[in-house]
Amino acid sequence: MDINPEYTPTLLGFALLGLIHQKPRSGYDIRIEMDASPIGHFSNSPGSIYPALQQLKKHGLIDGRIVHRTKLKPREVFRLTNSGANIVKIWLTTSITSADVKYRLSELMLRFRFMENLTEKSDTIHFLTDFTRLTESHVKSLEFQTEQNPLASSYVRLLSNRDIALYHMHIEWAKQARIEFAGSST
Amino acid sequence: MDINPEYTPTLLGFALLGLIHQKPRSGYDIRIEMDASPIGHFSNSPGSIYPALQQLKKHGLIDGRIVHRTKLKPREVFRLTNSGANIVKIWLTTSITSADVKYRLSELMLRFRFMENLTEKSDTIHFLTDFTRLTESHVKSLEFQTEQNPLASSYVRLLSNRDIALYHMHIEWAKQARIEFAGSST
DNA sequence: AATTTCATGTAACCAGTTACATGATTCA
DNA sequence: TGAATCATGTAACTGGTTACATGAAATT
Repeated sequence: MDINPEYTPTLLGFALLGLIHQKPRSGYDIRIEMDASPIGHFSNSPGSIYPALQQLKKHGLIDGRIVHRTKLKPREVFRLTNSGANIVKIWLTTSITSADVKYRLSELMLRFRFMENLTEKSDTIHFLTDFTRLTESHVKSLEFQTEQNPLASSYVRLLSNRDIALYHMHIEWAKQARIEFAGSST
Repeated sequence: MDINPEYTPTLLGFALLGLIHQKPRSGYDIRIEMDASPIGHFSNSPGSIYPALQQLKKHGLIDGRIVHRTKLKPREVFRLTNSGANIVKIWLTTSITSADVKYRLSELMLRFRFMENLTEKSDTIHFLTDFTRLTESHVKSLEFQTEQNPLASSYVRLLSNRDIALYHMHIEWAKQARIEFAGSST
């Protein structure tokens, strides 16, 4: 059982917690789901999913109940425990940092995906607001660096342009998303 | 020595080969360089760089000569072997695939960075042309999927928008880059 | 004398993947 | 009967990181 409050799941672990948060699922359900709409760049192979689920179970973040349906092999359907639900909520609502924007964009997008299941929509708006602010500040520092030292190689300069364009795109995206959320009710 | 023609370096390995291709470097030089301008998301820690260099050396892609400078600890400066230079050239000039565009964008950007050191500039133009074509085709299939099934959740739809915008940005970037290369001489 | 810089390396670990293995049930 | 589907799992490996360790020379 080992309900260790120190344990932090991996990114794949969080993805699985997020899916189980949406609704209880078996490993097989998750594989099917990830096959239909891939999550990040994670593999949906059994060797990937089942050990990760065992890990989460071992640390008491999910528990499984064996379901013997009329036919077929029994399935183990997982749902979040209290501490699992807690850790997901913390993951989704923790303030984002400039390091997240710089190095962990894909994790931020994963978080966004599962914020759907939070009760407070204001959390999403907060996330988008912070994300916009931090990304704007980051892109400014990139542009400053670029104009500061006139880079020797055109290849490096072009890659730097691409990086800057990437973040500009995310700023536009987040602004648009925030407008949609601010506009809608609920 | 083990000059195994079957061996394919890892992505970090290719990054190191690319740097050494630019000019002979020691592990320490590489760490300093990666500290100044990070490559991908690779760590510049010694435990990251030195074992990777040993691996490349073991497979005969680089060789090191110990340089005793006037003072300080002797350095091992690496340069590409013939087979190392070969493998870099193949890596940089191999036709890109739709899977590269879909799953390995960061590798493509890494390749682009080191194409600077290829003698033929037409290789770069070829790369950019292919990249544009494949990305356009990919983004079209994404857009088709999106309009095909009207996605339930606004969160998933927004993430899908972000994905599409990401690829559009790359198309614009590549077009602009190609114009610059086509316009310049040499 | 003490700290910083140059320079290289090892050991332990972690996340994740591939390939393999199992077995029951349903469908052709 | 044989193939496809449902369903779960293990073993071995790979790539990469962190943390630790070493040591000499240069600088303060």
